[in-house]
Amino acid sequence: MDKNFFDKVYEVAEQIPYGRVCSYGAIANYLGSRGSARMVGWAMNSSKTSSKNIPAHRVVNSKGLLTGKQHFGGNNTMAELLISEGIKIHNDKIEDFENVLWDPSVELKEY
DNA sequence: ACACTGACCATAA
DNA sequence: ATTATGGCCAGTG
Repeated sequence: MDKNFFDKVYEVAEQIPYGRVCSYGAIANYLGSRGSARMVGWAMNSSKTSSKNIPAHRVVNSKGLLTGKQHFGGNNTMAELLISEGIKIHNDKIEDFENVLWDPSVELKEY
């Protein structure tokens, strides 16, 4: 289809369920390339200008670390949002990361 | 049209 | 253990 990496990232990000998180690499891997993990973050940056409501705070890096928290407004907004959703954060890092990790390649299996 | 950058990840030295 | 580099795609200068 006419969907590029960007659009796919948006769709996956929107499908992240409540109380769950997703990693850039997981999305990239689901799309078929781990290298495009950088683009996932780029899409999140554009998500602010996007018409969609992208829960970018639910997207973290492979280590469950809130790498993009600085892009949420410069404060720990991202961590507080995740905590508000029931996800436990400690020192900008997700606890039980694997327990709350929502992997599209596992949950969505195929697209 | 070319070069660099960007919220990453994995491997090599 | 840490540092460097390759890889991928799109956007911007």
